Amino acid sequence: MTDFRGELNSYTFSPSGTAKPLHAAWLMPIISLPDGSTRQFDRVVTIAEVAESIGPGLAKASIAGRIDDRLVDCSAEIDHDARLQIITAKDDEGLEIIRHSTAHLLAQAVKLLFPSAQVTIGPVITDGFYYDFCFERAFTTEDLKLIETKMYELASEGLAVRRSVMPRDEAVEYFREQGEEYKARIIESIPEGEDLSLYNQGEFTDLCRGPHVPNTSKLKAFKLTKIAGAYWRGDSNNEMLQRIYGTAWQDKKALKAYLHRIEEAEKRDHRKLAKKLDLFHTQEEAPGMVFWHDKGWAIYQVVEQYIRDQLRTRGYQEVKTPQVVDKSLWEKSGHWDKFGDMIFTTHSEHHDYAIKPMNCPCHVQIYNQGLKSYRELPIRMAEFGSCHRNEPSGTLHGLMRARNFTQDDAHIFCTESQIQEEVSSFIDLLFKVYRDFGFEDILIKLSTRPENRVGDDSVWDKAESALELALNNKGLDWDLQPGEGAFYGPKIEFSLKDCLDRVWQCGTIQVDFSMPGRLEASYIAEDNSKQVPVMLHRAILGSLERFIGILIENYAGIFPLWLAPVQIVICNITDRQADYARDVHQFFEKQGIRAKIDLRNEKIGFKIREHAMQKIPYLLIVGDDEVDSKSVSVRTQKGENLGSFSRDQFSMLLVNEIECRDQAVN
RNA sequence: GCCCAUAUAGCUCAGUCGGUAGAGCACUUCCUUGGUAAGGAAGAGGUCACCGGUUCAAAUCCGGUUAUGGGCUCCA
Repeated sequence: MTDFRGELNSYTFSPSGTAKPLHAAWLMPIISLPDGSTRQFDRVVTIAEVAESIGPGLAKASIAGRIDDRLVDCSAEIDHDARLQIITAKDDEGLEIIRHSTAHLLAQAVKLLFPSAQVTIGPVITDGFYYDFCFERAFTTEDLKLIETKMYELASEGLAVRRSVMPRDEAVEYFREQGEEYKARIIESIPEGEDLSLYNQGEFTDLCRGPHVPNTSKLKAFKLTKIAGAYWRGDSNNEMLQRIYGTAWQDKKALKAYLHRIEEAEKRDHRKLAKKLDLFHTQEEAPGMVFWHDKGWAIYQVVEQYIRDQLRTRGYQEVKTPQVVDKSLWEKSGHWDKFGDMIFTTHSEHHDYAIKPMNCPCHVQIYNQGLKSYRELPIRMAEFGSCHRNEPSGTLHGLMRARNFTQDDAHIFCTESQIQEEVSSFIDLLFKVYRDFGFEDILIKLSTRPENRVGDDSVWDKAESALELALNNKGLDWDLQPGEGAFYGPKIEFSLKDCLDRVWQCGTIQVDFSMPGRLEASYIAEDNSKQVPVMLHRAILGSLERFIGILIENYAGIFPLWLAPVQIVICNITDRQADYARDVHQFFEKQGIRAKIDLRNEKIGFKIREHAMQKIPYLLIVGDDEVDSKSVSVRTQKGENLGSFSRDQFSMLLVNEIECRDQAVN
């Protein structure tokens, strides 16, 4: 918020210049400022003039204004009693406007350098903006540098940014004459008869709702970051445009800080850390599939066992189903129709098989063995189910999007009346698990009925409200995604962010009215009638691969003790302590600690450096002193020297620290 | 799948104008037995992703393929 210290008096202000008197004195607008003070003028004034009346510093800093609840340009006139806030670069809205105006600056520079390029849209995004262009050849990184230089040139020229209004049809004509076919098409999609605002700076005019900075000199710190393809109107049937991304900030210092933050974040990339820490690799012969190395697999197993422990005490049964299942089952479930081209297949004798892309139909097969009574419901059937999906090549992304992944999958067969309770306890479990793994920032979305769907609306009503109620009862923040549900039922999605704040869906719970019926699942109800159960698909982690990917980035490879693939390394100082070191190593291995031993003929400083870089939580150093006193000297990953402990003492400390997480489990 | 970029030793990366390859770390051997983030010496290691083309000559130029990275679209 802009600070108006010491400007508390109300008074009438009449600046010299182009006065535009009001028709009647009693119409002189009273302007209330955020600090509670008011000002009154004897004519219609612009926001810039109000800012000037408050002080030259504010006038210089002003980017835009907010009249009542409407964001407007500095040139906007105030012709009624209004609340006014002057927006500067320090306000969030100010920064957004700077980014939006920088997008226009980008378009202006591109048009100057490449007149045949057509402009389309250029919105603000997190930390910056982009602008989509249609151009006959691909922009290069050299072009990007040229464009950026031109942008700084235009900014330093201090071009006034002027708003004007034009009727819709005239605007279509105007842009068509300029050869801006895309702009004309955008305007054509706006309802007829509306007036549109245009913004002009120098030779460049763009259609835009605004507001914008008053002058290009306000744009001081920006950088073009990357070029990418993007479909016109986000539709893959349309032609591909070229999108230029950029970042913009209030000053050079903030820009530099941002670039540094990104650089640091990139170091946490799970694919980079996997190489450094020897966790897993992928190779050309198996794109989208993971070769887990022993350290990565150790993490995987801890995560899997942790989930297994959680489910065991919550009424789940764990099962295992086949990897290769006859195609007919997938046709029956409806998946073949919808996802056939993404299913790996194989053939043997007279069978066409699918490598299973999901576990649900298999779980229904287990459910279908034997008659089920309503008394048995809910049945919660869990599997660490390895699935294969032939994901499009361009979508693969390390562990985050793989072609072979393992779901911590479970299906809850229940009655309609049990949905809400099951959803509620699932959400509790999910939050408990995410907290144990150190996640706080969890995005929740509720996706409701799509146009194409199965099931009566009354059933959808019930299912959607069950999900919504479960979320609201816990006071959770969530976003509604109308129409985004699956054809078989509504769902809740839980997403986490990676090191670059990209969002990945992890947990989910989905109501399914379709599959149990399709696959002939039933139970005998209280009145002895045969009923079809509701099926809840649910996963906490989603895919173990994806979750571990995010886990690696979230911890930057520095795992808490319970997750660390190697928990301690025992290092001797000279050969004399080799036998004792082996004793110590065996001792801790027997305690169930993931321990390694380093007996190499290297200086202790060298060993410490290596294991510190490998993010080992504790290094146990043994020299002659420790041999004599039957102890170990302990150093933490952060470099803190904890001093000497007996083996038993330190073992207890380790077990306590590991159990610290386990206690939270129950 | 689409757009753009990239692919050189186990890893991280140099390689100018086209003249068949370099560094650091890691590895092997030797010396060193050193108390909390790199001790020293020597050696070995590459069909420059793959296939084809241009050229007297290709890591380098051109075309294709594959994979990876960044986006877009998609994601049961």
